[in-house]
Amino acid sequence: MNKNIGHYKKINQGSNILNNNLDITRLESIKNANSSKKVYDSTARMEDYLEVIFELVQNKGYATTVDISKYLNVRSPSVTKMVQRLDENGLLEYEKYRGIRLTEKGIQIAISTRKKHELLSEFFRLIGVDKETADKDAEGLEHHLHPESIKKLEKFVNFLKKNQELFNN
Amino acid sequence: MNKNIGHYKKINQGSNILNNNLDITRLESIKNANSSKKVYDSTARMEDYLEVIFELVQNKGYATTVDISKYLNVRSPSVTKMVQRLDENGLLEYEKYRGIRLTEKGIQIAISTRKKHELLSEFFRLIGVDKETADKDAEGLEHHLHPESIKKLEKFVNFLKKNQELFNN
DNA sequence: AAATAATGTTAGATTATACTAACATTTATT
DNA sequence: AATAAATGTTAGTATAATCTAACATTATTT
Repeated sequence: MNKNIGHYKKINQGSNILNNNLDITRLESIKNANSSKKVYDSTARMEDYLEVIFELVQNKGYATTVDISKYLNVRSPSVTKMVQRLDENGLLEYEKYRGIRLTEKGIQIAISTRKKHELLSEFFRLIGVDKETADKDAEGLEHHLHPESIKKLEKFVNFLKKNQELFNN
Repeated sequence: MNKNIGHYKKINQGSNILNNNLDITRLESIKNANSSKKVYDSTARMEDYLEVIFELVQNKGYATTVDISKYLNVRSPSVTKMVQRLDENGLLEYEKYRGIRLTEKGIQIAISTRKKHELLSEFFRLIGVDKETADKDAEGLEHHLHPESIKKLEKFVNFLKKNQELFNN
């Protein structure tokens, strides 16, 4: 027994317990935010792949394993693995050694992801963030937006574009 | 061989290859966003735990396994495991069956995470997103913001608060 | 068309996070 | 103080995503 620490609940670090009416609003917010979501939001990464595949198809007409791996900065076996999973999920059709074709569902997800990306990136640029950072952040955020937030952000970005003189960073 | 698909590169889905000067700006953005190797101090999930632990310590003076698990919506063994990892990373001090104490480094990460959360949540509320959704999205986004974006968003939110009449959603 | 290069896939390992079941310790109740 | 309840931990399993090494297929060069 480490006498320096003592009884469990006595490991007391913060403001005192004197304050009995706890302000747990923040904790409740966190709880609420964590209550429904799965931590392994496997769709986030799938969306990344779909987005890149879609862009490649747009640009070159097809998406190869090597190209996908290049733009996502992963190795080719990772691409093969994910592509097989996307196929199992009906987001694309995969034929070994031959190629892939996005399904309608896959295309919809890709487009929606791209739209979020563009929206976020545009917003950050509007408030003065440099393009590179804006893009990087947009990439990180695009999977975590509620439809309502997207709608509101769209409206807001539209407003902002028309009134850029209001806020000069 | 599936004759329906044919030669690899002929799986051609998008706009034609005719367009030789490819617009790969979007792809380059994605590539850039994914290129920086992840040299992280703490993962997103670690930050979640630190945030909850910090809040609990603030409110009750200590953070128990059960409470942490409750607010993060995970089971207690997951908490124990993560707490041990946070200890290994020097973000808190853990003593089996006795309790935990955040280190200075852990506190800094928790505070910074909380600030981002508050900032994002406030922003979403300012543009008309309801509190619950704002919180949920903030929780998802808070780990993915570049310091520059935070700074700019702070400035912007301050401006917005002082000029709420400008944008009425 | 044979040899070489490029590309794609499989197998097996690794890390992060989570879970359940079983067990250990601490706290509360009688 | 003995028992029961609550809390905390370990062990073992699962999934998502990644990697390297080895192998397979397709494309290019000679």
